[in-house]
Order: sequence, then structure tokens, then C-alpha cells
Amino acid sequence: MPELPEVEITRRGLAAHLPGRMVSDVIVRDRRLRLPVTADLAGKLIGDSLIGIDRRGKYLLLRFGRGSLLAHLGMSGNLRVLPADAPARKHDHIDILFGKLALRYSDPRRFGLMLWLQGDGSDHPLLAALGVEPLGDAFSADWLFQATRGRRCAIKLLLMDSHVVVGIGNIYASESLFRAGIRPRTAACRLTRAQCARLVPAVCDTLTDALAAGGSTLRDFHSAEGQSGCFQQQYFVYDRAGTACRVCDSPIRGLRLGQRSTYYCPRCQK
DNA sequence: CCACGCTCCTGCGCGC
DNA sequence: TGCGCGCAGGAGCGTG
Repeated sequence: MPELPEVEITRRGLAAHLPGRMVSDVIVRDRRLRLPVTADLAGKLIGDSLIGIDRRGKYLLLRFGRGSLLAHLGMSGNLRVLPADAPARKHDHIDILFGKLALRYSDPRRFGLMLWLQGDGSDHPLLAALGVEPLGDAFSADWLFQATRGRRCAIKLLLMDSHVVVGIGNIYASESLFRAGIRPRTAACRLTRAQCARLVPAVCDTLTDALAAGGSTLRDFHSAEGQSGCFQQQYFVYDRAGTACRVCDSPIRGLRLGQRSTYYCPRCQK
């Protein structure tokens, strides 16, 4: 499930192979994503060259001369570079062909997006309302303290609110709160300055560790399987209910928060 | 503005 | 072995 690190790894993989290449063909096998794939995507793209690839939260922006292609991987999506003649399999919904190479979008659950935007797309509603980047300078302890004032929701839900801070999904929200020693149900407005000062680096460390772990296993984007790095083995709490805390041996607890599975250590997190 | 629940979709794991 | 159920999750949207 792609969260910010996976999306950034994807960005780097694509950026290593595709910029400077011109689109020769576009094949859309299934337009039914979270929103329908832009009509006549081929007409928008063919003949244009890819300039570069940006990331905003979990969105990827493929920059072409005539506009931007906005991609979101949803829950189960992935973008890979393959030989153009690699046979398509089930759930391979879109191919953007760059001569001998294909950029292929696969997404079994079809929660993703593939939209053509005019210009740089920054005024598009999906992008305009996004919060701060957790690996950027704006994400600071002071900023988090201010952002949590007046917010009575659980801190885990606030961390996952992309209008506040982007890119933190269900897994890394639990992991970050463990590293910060803060219980996921704590009301956001009750976080102290000291807790904010722990949570900000905890989020950054969680994301950068995941990035490092995944980056090392996903270096070759020509390989068929662009999946799962090895960060999974490093989870402190996620999906570990009933098993021993890696730090203090207490049993990890699981609960539901905002319809989402949530995990924490009752001893390490207060 | 804020909080919260619903929704989209498919694959998988579990219980019977 | 097979069937059906519930869960997993990002994020927009509707409701109160």
C-alpha cells in the first residue's frame, strides 16, 4: 500500500528512465478508476515529451510540455517501466508508450487516479487544498503545535488528514506515534509542545527509514516486480496486536480509530 | 470550520 | 476442498 515513501521511490524509479522521451502511443484498457481516466488521453500525450516527475504528497505529477499528468496509486496501484512489448496482465489498465519502453499503470482495486491537468495543475482542487510536506521545512514542532490547537480529533487521525500534512497513511501513522511515545487516541489539542517536538522527528525518521529500506530493494525499475521493500520487517507496532513490543516486551494493543486498524504499545506510549 | 461515517474495489484469509 | 463473509486501505464527499 503506497504511502509517501513508496510514491517517492516510484518517482525516483521513473525519473531514472523516462525524462526526455517522447510519447509514441497510449493504451487505456480500463478507464474506471476512482475518477474516470481523462478522455482521449492519447490525444493529449502522443508527440509530447516528458520533462520531469514531481511528487506532492502521494500524488505524482508527470510534467509534459503541454501539461501535467496527475497520478495517484490509491491502495493497490503501481507504475512500472517495462519493455513496450511486455504482455499486459489482468489489472494493467494503462500503458504510456515511449518508443521501446512502456510506463504501465496497474491497480487491482482501482482506487487510483490518472488525470490530465492544464499547466502545472497546482490550482486543481485535488492539489490546492493539500497540507504541508512532512519531509519539508514547514513541518516543524512549532507548526504542529499550532496546527493541533482547537482540534479535538485523535492525533492519529490528524496525522492522516492530507489537508493538514500529506503522505502519512495508516501504517506510518501508528509507527510514528510509537516512535514519539504518544498514544494514537490522544486528542490533538492536548499535545504538549514537548510531544510535538518528539512527533515531528518521529514522523520524519519513520518516513526516511522506509524510504531507505524500500529504495535499496527497488533500484531496478525494469524488474517485473516493483513491490514491497523490506521495511515491513521493521514495524514496531503495525499489525502486531498481541505480540511483544520490540522495546519493552509488553503486548501490543490493537483498536479501531476512524474505521482504521490502529496499534500501540501501552507501556511505551502515554 | 469541525467531526465522523460512508463509499469506491478486489484479493485474501478465515471459519464452517 | 469450497463457499461466503469480513477486512484491508486513500481520500473525497455528505451529513449533522
